[in-house]
Amino acid sequence: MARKTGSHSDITGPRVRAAALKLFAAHGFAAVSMRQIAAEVGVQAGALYLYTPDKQSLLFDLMRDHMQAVLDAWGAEDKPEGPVSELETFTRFHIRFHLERPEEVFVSYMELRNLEPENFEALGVMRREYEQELETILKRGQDEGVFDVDDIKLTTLALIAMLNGVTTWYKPDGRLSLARVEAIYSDMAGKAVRMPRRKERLRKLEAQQASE
Amino acid sequence: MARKTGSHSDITGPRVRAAALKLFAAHGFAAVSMRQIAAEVGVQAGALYLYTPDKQSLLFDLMRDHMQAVLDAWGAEDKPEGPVSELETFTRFHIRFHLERPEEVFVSYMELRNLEPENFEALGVMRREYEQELETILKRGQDEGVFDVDDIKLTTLALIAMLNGVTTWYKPDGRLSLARVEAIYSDMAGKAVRMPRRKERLRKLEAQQASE
DNA sequence: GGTTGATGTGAACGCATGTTCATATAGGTT
DNA sequence: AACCTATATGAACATGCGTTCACATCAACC
Repeated sequence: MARKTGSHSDITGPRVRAAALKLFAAHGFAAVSMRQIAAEVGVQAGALYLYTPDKQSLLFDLMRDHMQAVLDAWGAEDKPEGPVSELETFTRFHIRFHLERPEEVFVSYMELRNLEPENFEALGVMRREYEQELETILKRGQDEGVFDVDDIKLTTLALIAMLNGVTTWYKPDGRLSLARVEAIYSDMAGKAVRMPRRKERLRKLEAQQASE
Repeated sequence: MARKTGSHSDITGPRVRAAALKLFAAHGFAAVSMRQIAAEVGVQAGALYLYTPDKQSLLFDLMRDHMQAVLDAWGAEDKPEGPVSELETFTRFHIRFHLERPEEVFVSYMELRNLEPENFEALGVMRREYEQELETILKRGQDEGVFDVDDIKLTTLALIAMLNGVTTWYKPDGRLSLARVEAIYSDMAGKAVRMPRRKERLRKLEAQQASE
């Protein structure tokens, strides 16, 4: 049943997380105090401890929930057939998802060093799981001869860094629409790894000769 | 003349900056105290104020000196002719220069939000100046028809983000040599913006017809 | 309608922060 | 040998930190 006061746990809880996210993104974890977060919520600092055991957990929960959301959303995405389409789907998904959550992304990539070792490790596992998705796509494309990638791990990291960079400058009301940004990044990523047609023809020729 | 104690300004000064850089890179500006920096130097906290007016200046000076070093080094670089070679020179320069100064780079890109507005602005000017160098190369390539870039500003930022990403994972004693990393990134950047040969032929044909 | 338990206050805890300053030291200069 | 000054100390300042806790408040339940 709904209460007016005395039972705001279900309201205040999310508000605490929202305030923490906003402030961490704006000023950094270490630069934000519990009292600032409390003020943003409209509550005294002590009340925060009804919703989090400590400041560190507040940060870790935000980051873990975000990474889990990324993984879940990618899992739920429709995957087309073929590495080229898969790569396009991945890059478009990544851009779209990240632009819709700029603060979560910012915090997740900036505050890693403020995590306690145990939490850092847990998040690293999740991040590598996500990177693995892209790596698998690149590997498949390489095997099928449609991608020309020198080093798959390096390329994975380079592409993700490029895609993540979008959050540092994109403004929803800016010059470019989300759809346009999505298309441009997706196109660049595709071109960066795709096998040039010349080289492709050469490869096919070699493969043909080898099988004769 | 050399003193044993009493006159270490020329030694302690650089050591203070080195300690600050190391600690800021490892834990973040806000998370590092003046006492920690002093301890790293082997001095009491008060002594730091013989070398910097305050903590903020310590950060800003590091970042400004780094950006100035980038600009100077790029200015001194031999520039080949033609956008394709220029782009390769730029990407290789960027990777090499940044991998040789991982801590400066890390601090310069992570601590922007801890700068006071005035310092933030000053650094923004320098960063845009550097980005302008790449933007000019892309623009020239676009005009000459050897690059196929949808949006020059966006592409500039995307490429720089990709190149900067290298500092987050590269380890000098790792699997890949600096030269190899340089080559791979440079290659990816080139492919991401280069005009496909098919499209190039088509363009030339159109241009020819238009001039008849 | 009195009791209970969830929700929040506000003061207090010990400790760390950035910065200042009177004081000490030990070199270089005369 | 006496003085000067650059260099460093270490204590002190006011302020803020994360966290705890005795206490208040008030909706929900018996």
